Amino acid sequence: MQTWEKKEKKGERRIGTLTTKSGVSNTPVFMPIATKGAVKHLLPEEVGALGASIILGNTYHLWLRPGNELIAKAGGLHKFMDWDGIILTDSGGFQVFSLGARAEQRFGINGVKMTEEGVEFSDPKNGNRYFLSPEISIDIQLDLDSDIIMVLDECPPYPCTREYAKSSLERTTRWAKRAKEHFEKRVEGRESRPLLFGIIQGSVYEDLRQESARQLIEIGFDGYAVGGVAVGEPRETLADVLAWTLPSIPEDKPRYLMGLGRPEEIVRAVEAGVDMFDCVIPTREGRHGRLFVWTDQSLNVDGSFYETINIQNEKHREDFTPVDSRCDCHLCTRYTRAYLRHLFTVDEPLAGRLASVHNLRFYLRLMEELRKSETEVFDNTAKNG
RNA sequence: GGGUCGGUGGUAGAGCGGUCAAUUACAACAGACUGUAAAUCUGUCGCCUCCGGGCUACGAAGGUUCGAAUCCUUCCCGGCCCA
Repeated sequence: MQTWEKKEKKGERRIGTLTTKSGVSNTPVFMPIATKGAVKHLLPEEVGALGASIILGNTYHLWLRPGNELIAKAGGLHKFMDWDGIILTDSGGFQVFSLGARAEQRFGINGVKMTEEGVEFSDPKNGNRYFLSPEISIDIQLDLDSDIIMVLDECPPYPCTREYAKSSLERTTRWAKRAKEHFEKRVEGRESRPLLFGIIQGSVYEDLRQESARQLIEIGFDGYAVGGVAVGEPRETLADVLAWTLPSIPEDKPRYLMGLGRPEEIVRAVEAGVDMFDCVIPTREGRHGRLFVWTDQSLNVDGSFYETINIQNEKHREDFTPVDSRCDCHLCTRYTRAYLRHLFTVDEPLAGRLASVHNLRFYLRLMEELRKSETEVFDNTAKNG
């Protein structure tokens, strides 16, 4: 089944459409994150108005609270949270990594127990033990009525040895196979079915990345994600990992770079042929007072087309200009830096909300630019070097 | 006028003979954040510094002591009570 359709190709950059049961999205696309069923601080209709077509939910978090059965009873996540666009759900694989690492850092023990069958977690909130397997993850995501389902994977930390990366990727493949089989059984006979994506692992090892991609493509998925990136490895390796993995992915399947990234990383990845992105940066950093601002530079891979400001810095105290005069968002068209700084200073919730609106608009507009066929991306690093 | 309690760094408020440039919180200033346990976390926060340390500091001035934010005396200021 063709899930991605080409409109245009510029070098490796792909401009096209992704078709799901809940609608069609233009790509390259940035997907705002709604881990627990809400893009923090924002109404779904606002997220849509900012230009988002797909949002992310998280299997693990929604499973624990409020529970997949409750969401199924509510009529699915779209209806429950009032989002009629596309929903991609992450499998919970990343939580194996992030919660495990956090538990280890805090309590000196890894609160995550992994076996061939699946993975045992502790709920960080109350200590309850849960067991997640590739099959259970699929079942939960089907209950959520997700449009794009991710297989349960293991996201190895960085650094990790070749041996560990190899056995981890092989387990991810075995899990992916089980997930696929279970998924096919579950959706058999349905007239509209969600898409199922596999996740390529292999850490920073070229042959392992290629092997992972090959194995997953052999199983056959509706789309392919590159996972285990931006977990601590040097930033320069991103280009390598993409170069190792993307070429073997069939042209008519979408490619999703999980969890990234900074604007220049997204530009670089789009130039390498990635179609889908998600990242907490715009919303989280917005809530923390960091705002993205366009410069007069055209899009490039070194990041000089934008800068960031910390709105809480004293220099903005009496700055009555907009955060970004080039931006068309609600914050920039109606408020000043001084006002936003004030809101942050006095802990008004509106501060995080306006900052989230602005940063998401920045990211979504970046994608709009990258989708325009006339947009040129300059490589200033090559020019300077 | 008498009695009594108290005056500590931007604020609140610990400390009551040495380990005190002074706990802590807030404020202030800066930084981090990449498939969100994150409206979170970290650092700085008297002055100077060759980052070893040096200097000035707990209302003021004297004093006791090897040593005082801590004890004594006087003064100044504030709260409360009595006249």
